[in-house]
Amino acid sequence: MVAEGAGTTRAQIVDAANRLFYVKGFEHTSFAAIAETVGISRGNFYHHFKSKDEILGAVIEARLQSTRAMLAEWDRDEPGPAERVRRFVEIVIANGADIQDFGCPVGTLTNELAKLGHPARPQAVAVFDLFRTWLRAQFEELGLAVEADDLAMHVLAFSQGAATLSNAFHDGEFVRREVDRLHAWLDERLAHGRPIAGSAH
Amino acid sequence: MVAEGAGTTRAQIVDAANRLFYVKGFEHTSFAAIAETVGISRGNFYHHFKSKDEILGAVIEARLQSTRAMLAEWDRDEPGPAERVRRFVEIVIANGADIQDFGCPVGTLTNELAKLGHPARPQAVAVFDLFRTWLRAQFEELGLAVEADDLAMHVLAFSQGAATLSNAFHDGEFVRREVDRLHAWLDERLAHGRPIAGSAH
DNA sequence: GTCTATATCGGGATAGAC
DNA sequence: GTCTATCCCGATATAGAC
Repeated sequence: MVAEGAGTTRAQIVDAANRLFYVKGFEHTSFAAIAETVGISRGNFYHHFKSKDEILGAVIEARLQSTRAMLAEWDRDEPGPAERVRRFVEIVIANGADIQDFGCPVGTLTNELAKLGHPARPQAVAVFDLFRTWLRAQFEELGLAVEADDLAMHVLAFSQGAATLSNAFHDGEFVRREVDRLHAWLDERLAHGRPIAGSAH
Repeated sequence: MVAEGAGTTRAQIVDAANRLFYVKGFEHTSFAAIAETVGISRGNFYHHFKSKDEILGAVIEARLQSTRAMLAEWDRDEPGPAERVRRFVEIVIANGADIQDFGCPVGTLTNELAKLGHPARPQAVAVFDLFRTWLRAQFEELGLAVEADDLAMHVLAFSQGAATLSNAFHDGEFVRREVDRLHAWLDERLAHGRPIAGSAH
């Protein structure tokens, strides 16, 4: 596979489809809509992709890439695992506007593909796995090895619950409260995980 | 509006559509699929409904009705508000198989209609409101008036997070752990809400 | 109230000129 | 590599016989 510039037609198609699949859903997104966004004709698609499913595959691949890049950035920028987990938790605030309008891109695509019985569903779940594995690694680094995966899944579940209700009720304050609640839960968890000598909990 | 028996063609259409909208999604469900399930011809639809959107409206109405009935049943069967909330929490276990395969019917429909820009979205959200209001009432009865709505939303968020990840990972043990975690959280909350004289927390 | 036949439209996909 | 023109199909929806 050859690296490609962001300006290539293929990359533009993937970018536009990525956004549209999120905003309107995979099935509801037509070639016409993608073509209009990119500014090309419908026929031109098939020079770059054999089918709509192939575009979906490229979109998921792009999401995997950008997710890996984001997690690597967090690894670099944040001083420790606790800060990294909190950075993840805050994502539902940082992307608050989109989440209110369209939900979580990972959760909603995964569910749509499940209902469609689409063969690309496992690929979509792999994005979840990226977060899960990364979160687990943070908890392991925090000395919570035995329960690390359980804690990772709990944090993921928080993000999905917050996203779904944010989308349903369009309530930003609710999201803030849930985020704060999870931060407090983390405080509690990390206090137990790293017992300080003389702490009187 | 006249009451109708469960055996009428109209009721059969609503039943079949209700299930199919859940299993395959609203947009992906064709009249042909509903017709095949019910055992009627496609043309016969339009004697009972003017459009697919009208079927959707009837399906949501049916869900509102059945939800109200379920909550009323819980009100009757469970001895107190704490038990009622726990009954709700256990729903992700009771409906575990369907949730693994298709997610939460309320959350997934709400999100799909949001992405479609469908005018029936507020109606779908009304199902969420039913649960929210009912949960809030339970917490109020437990003497947690000021935070009742916040707690209700947290319990709802739990259910959505558990459902989304159950669907993504097909992991029943994860759901069980999340349910147990929420039960423990409730224990904590209710202990604080109803301080027992001499309790040594 | 249910059926068959059909209209109409938009979707994905193909052929071939430039 | 991009375009126009077109095919094909499945979808909603309608018309009208029974």
